[in-house]
Amino acid sequence: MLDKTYSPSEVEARTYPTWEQSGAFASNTTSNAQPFCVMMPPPNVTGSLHMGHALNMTLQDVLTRYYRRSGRDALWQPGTDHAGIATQSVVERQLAGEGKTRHDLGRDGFVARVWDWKAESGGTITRQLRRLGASPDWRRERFTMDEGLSHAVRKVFVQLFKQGLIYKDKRLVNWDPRLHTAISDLEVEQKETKGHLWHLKYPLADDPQRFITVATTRPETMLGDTAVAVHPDDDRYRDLIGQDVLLPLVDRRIPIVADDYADPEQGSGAVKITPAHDFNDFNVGKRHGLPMINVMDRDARILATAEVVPGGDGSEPDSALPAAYAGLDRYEARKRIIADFAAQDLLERIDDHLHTVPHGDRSGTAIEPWLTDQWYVDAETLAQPAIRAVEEGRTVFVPRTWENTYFEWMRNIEPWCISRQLWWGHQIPAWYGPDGTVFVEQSEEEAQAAAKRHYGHDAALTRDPDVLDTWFSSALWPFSTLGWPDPAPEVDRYYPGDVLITAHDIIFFWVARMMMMGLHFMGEVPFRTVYMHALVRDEKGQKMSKSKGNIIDPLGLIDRYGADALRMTLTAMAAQGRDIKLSDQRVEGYRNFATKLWNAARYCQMNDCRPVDGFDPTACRLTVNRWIIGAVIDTAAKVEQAFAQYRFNEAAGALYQFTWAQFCDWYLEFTKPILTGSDDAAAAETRACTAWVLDQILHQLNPIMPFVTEELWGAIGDRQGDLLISRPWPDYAAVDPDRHAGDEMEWVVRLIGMVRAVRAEMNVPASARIELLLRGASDRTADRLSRHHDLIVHLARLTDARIIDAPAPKGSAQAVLDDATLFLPLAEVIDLDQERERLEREIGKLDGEIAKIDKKLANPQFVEKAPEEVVAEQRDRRADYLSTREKVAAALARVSAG
RNA sequence: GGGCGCGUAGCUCAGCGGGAGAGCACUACGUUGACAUCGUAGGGGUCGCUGGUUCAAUCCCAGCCGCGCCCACCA
Repeated sequence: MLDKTYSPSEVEARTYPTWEQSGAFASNTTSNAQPFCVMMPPPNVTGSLHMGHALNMTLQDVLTRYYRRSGRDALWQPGTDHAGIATQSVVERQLAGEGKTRHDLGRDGFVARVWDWKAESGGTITRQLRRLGASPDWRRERFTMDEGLSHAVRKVFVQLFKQGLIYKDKRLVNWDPRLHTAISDLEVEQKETKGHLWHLKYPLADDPQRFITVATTRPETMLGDTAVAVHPDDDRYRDLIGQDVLLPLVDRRIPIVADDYADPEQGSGAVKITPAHDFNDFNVGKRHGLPMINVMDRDARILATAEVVPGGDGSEPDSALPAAYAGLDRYEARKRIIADFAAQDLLERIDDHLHTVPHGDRSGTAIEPWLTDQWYVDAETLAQPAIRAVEEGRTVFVPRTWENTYFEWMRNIEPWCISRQLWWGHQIPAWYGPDGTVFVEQSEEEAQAAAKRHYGHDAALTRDPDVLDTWFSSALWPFSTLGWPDPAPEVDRYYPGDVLITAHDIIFFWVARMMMMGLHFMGEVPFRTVYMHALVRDEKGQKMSKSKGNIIDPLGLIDRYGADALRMTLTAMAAQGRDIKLSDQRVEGYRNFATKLWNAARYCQMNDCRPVDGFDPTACRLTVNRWIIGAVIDTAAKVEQAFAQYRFNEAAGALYQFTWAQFCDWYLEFTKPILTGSDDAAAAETRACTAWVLDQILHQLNPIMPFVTEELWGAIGDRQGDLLISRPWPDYAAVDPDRHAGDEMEWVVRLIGMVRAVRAEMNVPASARIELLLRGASDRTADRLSRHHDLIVHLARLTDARIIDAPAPKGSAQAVLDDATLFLPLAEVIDLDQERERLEREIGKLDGEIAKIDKKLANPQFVEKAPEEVVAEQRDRRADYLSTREKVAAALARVSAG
């Protein structure tokens, strides 16, 4: 016998290993079944499960379990990501705690230390995924720094390099002065910052009494100015174009150039140009052949001697910088430089200024546009086929609107900076000869061979110290995990995948790049569908973050309410197009649902409703059974369609509604009198049917709530060692829902509802048994009443329910149901005024409905133009309302007469 | 500046051309042998505003107001 309540933790701990050991999660390369492949977005190997993962993984698991049971050879490919910056930062923080830096350990020592950390904490997230009930093919688990995947990374890098799609370039990058690495545009966050606009006066070189004023938010970069730009049509400055100013503090002559970039509306209309420290200025500098003067080191401190790149005309400014600022942090230097301008009376004024400042998303530090050599991917070239693939519908986004976001970014894509000045990651397979010649090969041996061919003799090579952006290896995930570039049957079988399930915040980081790499290397899109789910927020709609302290821990929810409750909550809330605001209360509600299901099963067990082998739903005779069987089939259709359309919330809603509001609230109550009644055949049929329906609920709910359904399925019947997880998805094709049974039971529901409502309104105690009389009933109604007499009496708490011809006793409460008028004789308790009021309210409602329909029908345009069936439907409804109204009015007349 | 999305019951949200829905919260009653993590009944909404299309608009279109997110830029 089942316990009185469900204990999720005990069941979950016991069930998961059973599934895993049974091989239920395994894909099967040799199967004849049609494959179904989902690539798990690899979480950070040293990370832990947050709510976003919980949603993402739940949806993938639901689909995987559903398709696997529907006969597909499902591969849900799991794995973890090395997450370069994030993981390296964690270990560096640990070292800092020991008073060390990574440089104390050296590269090899540090990388070994990170591997240790991975070994120590690397299992956390996969353990947590198991607690959630995730069912990927763990045998195939991969890590982005596995040898196989690293091989794929090297192969891709070398090939792209040899195709000219990867190149090295000296240009401005987003430099993170704290992490000491370049980061990509996507890793930069714009933060609104209160700052100042400093108006600096630059004297003309040949007329020191005249000044040109420039406005800047970053005065410290003036040390690297190589021009002042004005708009060519700006009359204020037209005569100055071509002249020089003498840059204060450094006494450098720099030209005044005409460039459209200068906006006459902004500041003074003249703008300082610092090509080595500003992206816009960099472009201006290129256009005018200006030299570039880098004045900062990797910590964003001012250099003593600038790094100078000569201008297009070969001009090479003096690299010496004022000693006063050497070694100062950029903000300290700013203060000093402003002070020095002020001291020389060259500071015109200071305005308060609200502007956005780029920050590194990992370090939170203001990034510095910095001139360095980095590796780039020619993203524009790779993007073209990826754009076409979505245009042509070879990959479809769900919801579709995300395609706009994808196109927008892809059509304006910038070169992708892929080198990082880190140690943890895939080291770039590039070696340099003594003269700086680069050899890009998959191994050092190959590089040496290439060098020998190049130089004609062996040469000492040094490897490029940089590693690749983590997303470079993630981009290969859909095929590198399948064994590519080695020959592997999995590549042919599971690529392209069916659906990628992910959150919209990584369309650019990941989805777009998988599309580019997949198309380039595999010649085909990596997945047919991209389902973008919402972000999970807290109950106030705020993004969850550590600093806000509003993180809801999915493991905590699993501990308190069970994995199924959390899964059901997330599935039920995964409506397309809106973020999810999660609260404990929601999860509690679905925990209650699990309890409800548990108790329904317990009831079945107590009443000996056991699954009957070979039970044939079409052979059921009882209307109540035929009704619930039809409802099972309707529910399955809704669930199947919902999954096919990625409408997870609809699948969850249909199952919730059916289980609670149909099966528990009505069917189990309806059948109680049958089970205890004298008709043994009816009881036997009902027991079998009840067990069958419960079985169907367990089947259909299983992908969403796998633990409790597995447990109950095993407890309710003799399963001979089978597990529900591996049972085929039920097929109801042979069963036709009986619509008559549906209509009839719906009538019974309405009848009981009416009696209950009248009883409640008339304050009839639940313990009081009263009689129900029906007058004016048609044959069909009389028939229905007689067929369901017992359950009506039982559920409406009556002594009897019968048809009468004679007038009903005075002092009856009355109600109208279709053709019949219901009488509840309540002579003792009835309050005539209250009853009159109740009936008048009812008439008022009916009059309102009738008036609305009359208005429509009175409109000749409606009758003419609306489809016939709509007009007919309105006429039917009117007739029904009118007939009910007449009967209620008669009832009211009786009360008033009485 | 460009793009996307959202304003429906107190709260959180489904629905999206012809009868306003759910869960939670609230009110009243209730332990009738599955379930109080429950049952029964009930109250509560000019579906943001203004126009337009249509026989018909919560639903489609436009504008406006409010809110959120993304991208770009701001000397």
